[in-house]
Amino acid sequence: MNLIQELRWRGMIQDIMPGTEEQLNKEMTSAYIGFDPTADSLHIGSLVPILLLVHLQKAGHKPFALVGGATGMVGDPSGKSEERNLLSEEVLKRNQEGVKKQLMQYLDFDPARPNSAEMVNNYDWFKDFTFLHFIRDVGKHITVNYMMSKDSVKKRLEGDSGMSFTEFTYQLVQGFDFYWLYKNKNCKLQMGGSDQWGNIVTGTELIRRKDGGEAFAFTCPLITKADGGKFGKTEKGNVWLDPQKTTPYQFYQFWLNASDEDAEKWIKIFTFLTKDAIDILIHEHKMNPASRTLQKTLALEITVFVHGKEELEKALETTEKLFANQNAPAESLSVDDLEQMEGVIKSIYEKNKIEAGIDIVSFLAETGIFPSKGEARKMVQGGGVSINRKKAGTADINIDAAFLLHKKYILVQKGKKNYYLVEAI
RNA sequence: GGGCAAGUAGCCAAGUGGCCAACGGCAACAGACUGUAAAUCUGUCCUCUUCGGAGUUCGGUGGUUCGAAUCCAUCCUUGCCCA
Repeated sequence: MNLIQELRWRGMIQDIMPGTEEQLNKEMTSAYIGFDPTADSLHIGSLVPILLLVHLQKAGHKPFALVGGATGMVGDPSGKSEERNLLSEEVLKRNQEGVKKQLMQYLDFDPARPNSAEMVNNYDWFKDFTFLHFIRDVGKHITVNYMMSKDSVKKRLEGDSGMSFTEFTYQLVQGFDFYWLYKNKNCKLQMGGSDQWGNIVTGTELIRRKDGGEAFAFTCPLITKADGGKFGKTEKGNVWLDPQKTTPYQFYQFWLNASDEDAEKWIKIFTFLTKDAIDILIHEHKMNPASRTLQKTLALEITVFVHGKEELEKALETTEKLFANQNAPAESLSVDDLEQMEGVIKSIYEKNKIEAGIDIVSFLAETGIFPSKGEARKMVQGGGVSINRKKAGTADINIDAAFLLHKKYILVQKGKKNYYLVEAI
């Protein structure tokens, strides 16, 4: 199976330019994907492009990861209904560093390999590119008519919020990236999310018009959820790749909670398991959906890929303790069990206040588990809070020393899945 | 510079003097059912609250009025048309 066939059955190809497959079969091809430094960490949405690069490298081609130091300053209008706010230069700089560090861990940068990965930053070639040179060398080759026919632009022109010249120019800036890489790194292929198609095509067009060169492209579909919700969001917001922002446990849980339908799609995209292996898993899962084979495998594979084996072990352990024996009383958990739970949010509380007794609502608010007493009360009354695995049905429960596990901990659940460990000091 | 239209909660979107913390939808969170799914049903969803209420909102400011998201003035922002 060649690279394109492989990616096709995985459902990772949306649009593809004619000739791309032939080019990849012909020779080792350099290809790139751009990552915009809109935050100081990548989130799981960026995982798909990363995986594309990994697949590419596995197939013997040379991947380039481009950090959009320059494009990040402009703002990509694709998929945005409104003009975006510009990020300050310090923020961008910090983000670039963060993104760069993360990309480093997923690709093989060993220069001994003929197809070692490379990291580039488009800020490097844009910082000294003057406006005049830009409009002469780049702008001259692309007509405004062409630019306006792009979906990202058309939507904004038809909509009622307009579009600034800055964002309008974005596709040229990104297009020039491709040209630059083509010229200087012999890069002939660009990949990206399907929302990038327009921008990518501007690049191939620029290469053709400026140099008469031929360049290729394909995009992957944007990841969606079967229920129409946004992919990669949880109560706490984005699911990040940075373990400081999303702990490996939370990360693991995110994948474990995938619906059957999504899991079947995602396991192809987010793991490197072979077609045969996946077919078997899907079959097994259908025989016995309750065992959640697909979700478990998916979560396991992807957590190892992103955080490593060791972190996965910890995540599994915590999961085991918290969910395997849901009915086991909290008292059965050892001190070690409690202390080593990773991904459980910990907070501290004054011991003497507990010993004196305190109403549950104040307790929940003061430990920071809920932002206010009002919210804590509502959630308790709605049956959404458990203390030491026992549902707190009314707001008049009094927390006292009897609630302390091992004389120092209280395990609080907000909903079924959000655990908090309060330590009394 | 001139004319027209618009700006309401995270988003979409009603409301056009009192019954407005503001219809409805989406998203989000929780409960029931389940498989730590999905679908469905229920509740919450501006802030705080001793759950009785209290406080701050409808682009900004100033005004009219007993009373304004709603009327007037002015400014800002956006779109469309003309120059």
